[in-house]
Amino acid sequence: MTTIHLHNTATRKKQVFTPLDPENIRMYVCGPTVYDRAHLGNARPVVVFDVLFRLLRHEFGADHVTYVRNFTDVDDKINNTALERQKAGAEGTLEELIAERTEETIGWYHADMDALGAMRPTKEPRATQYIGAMISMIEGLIAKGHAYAKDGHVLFRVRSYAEYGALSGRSVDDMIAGARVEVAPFKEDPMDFVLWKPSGDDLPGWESPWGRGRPGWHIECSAMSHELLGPSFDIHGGGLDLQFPHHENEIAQSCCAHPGAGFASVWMHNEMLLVEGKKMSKSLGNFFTVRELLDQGYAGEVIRFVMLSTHYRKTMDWTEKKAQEAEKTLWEWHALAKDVQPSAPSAALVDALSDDLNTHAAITELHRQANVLMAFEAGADLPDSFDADQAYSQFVGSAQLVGLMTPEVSDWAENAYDLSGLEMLLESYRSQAMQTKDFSAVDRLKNSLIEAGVEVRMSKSGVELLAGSNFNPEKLAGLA
RNA sequence: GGUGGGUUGGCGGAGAGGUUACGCACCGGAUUGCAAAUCCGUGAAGACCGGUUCGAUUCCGGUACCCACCUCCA
Repeated sequence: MTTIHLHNTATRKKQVFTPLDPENIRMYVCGPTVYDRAHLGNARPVVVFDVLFRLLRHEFGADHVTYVRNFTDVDDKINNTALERQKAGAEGTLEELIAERTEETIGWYHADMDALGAMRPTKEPRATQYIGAMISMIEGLIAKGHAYAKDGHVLFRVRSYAEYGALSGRSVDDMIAGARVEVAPFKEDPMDFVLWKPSGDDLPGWESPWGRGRPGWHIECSAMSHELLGPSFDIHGGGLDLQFPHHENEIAQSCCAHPGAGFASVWMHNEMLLVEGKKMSKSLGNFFTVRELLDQGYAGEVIRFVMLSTHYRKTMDWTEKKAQEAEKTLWEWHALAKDVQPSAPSAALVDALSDDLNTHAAITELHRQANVLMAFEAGADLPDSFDADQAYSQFVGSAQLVGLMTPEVSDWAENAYDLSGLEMLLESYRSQAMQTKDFSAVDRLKNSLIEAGVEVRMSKSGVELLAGSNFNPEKLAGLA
């Protein structure tokens, strides 16, 4: 078995991954707040941890990995959307409108992430399904002196947890000195954060020992990870922006509620994303959702390829140029390995991923394999040991380990348009022209095909037509 | 102010203290009716200043610039 190394944010080191229980690897990744379409930045952790999920399944067996990714469906942004709809005259109670909004958003999320070839996690809990677990966790924290109730709020007492700040490398005093913390009258200390807050009649709420209210943002992940994975598990992931305060607060809550359990062994954070060198923002006009990209004609597989071409701990720049290069590469690979059944991935590819998810090295390895196949097709001299069938199937199997060239994402490139009629026509024109030396008809047809985005390959062995990535079937009308 | 990250050839983007990264683009050649595709090959790098070393783009220190987080955010 390959040794997997992962970079642990908590120790700032790359470490050998040793499962707590090889029979059941457990991973928790912070999922989306379901108030709107997922934007491109939301997609990065999905793709990153999907690759990790696939690697772990490959190494430990598909039935021995549990991947939990939550939906945050308690949130003021959702409430606001529902309130706006109600004001605009939408039918139904606020609770119903909220449920409607979260349902539709979850549906979008699934559709968009499916398009990127991301496997569904083993479990996708929703915060609203675990309110009871959150309440009992909060009660436990109060009982141990780690939290206190005041004015309908419950707050976590940051000073009661000596390790607070260890994950993000901050000290409580430094942060207070930064003076960018909200000082609320019900807080003992400015850094204390909300576990529970009161809800007015116009907001969703649940009955609790502290009155009708709703949970703070951080407690849900502590409660759900505990319910579904236990007090200690292997990997906790998310975007780097969650490192503080979200994950810091999760650690404080979970470790105080379950002392000695250890909580997550490895913390992994993906870096943020830029668009054409700039932070994605609505004001710059470079903000877009995954759906918008898909609708513009970028295949989900292309988006995935671009994501994988940068290591997850580096800032990724989404550019039009990269997307086009990715599309071209994938198009060639699909043409190369059409209808090939996958076999086991190459050791080099598994090694690349095992080195802290070096997806870029994995792509380099795929290029290497593709180049061998192209050389083979061109009739190059290859070692006697070369086994073509094996090479093709290993290529596809390798690509599939990173979620490329799977049946789920291959439609865009493999929806074959039947060009065989035109192929035969061009072939006959050409063989005539070989006799007459008049190539005008051949050139006319060839240029029309190129104009329509078809790649024309003519060689001694015959004519081959391949639809290119800019193929436009409408332009073929009348050619045959 | 605090914390963390980055700066590699035309572009993207890795690894490794000493031997070609890789992809795309470019250039030369083969091939082709002309092309395309393919094959062969050339060129091109490591922000700046010091230090360690026989040798550093790779380790250490400093400078400059860029970025992110510290507030909802993947």
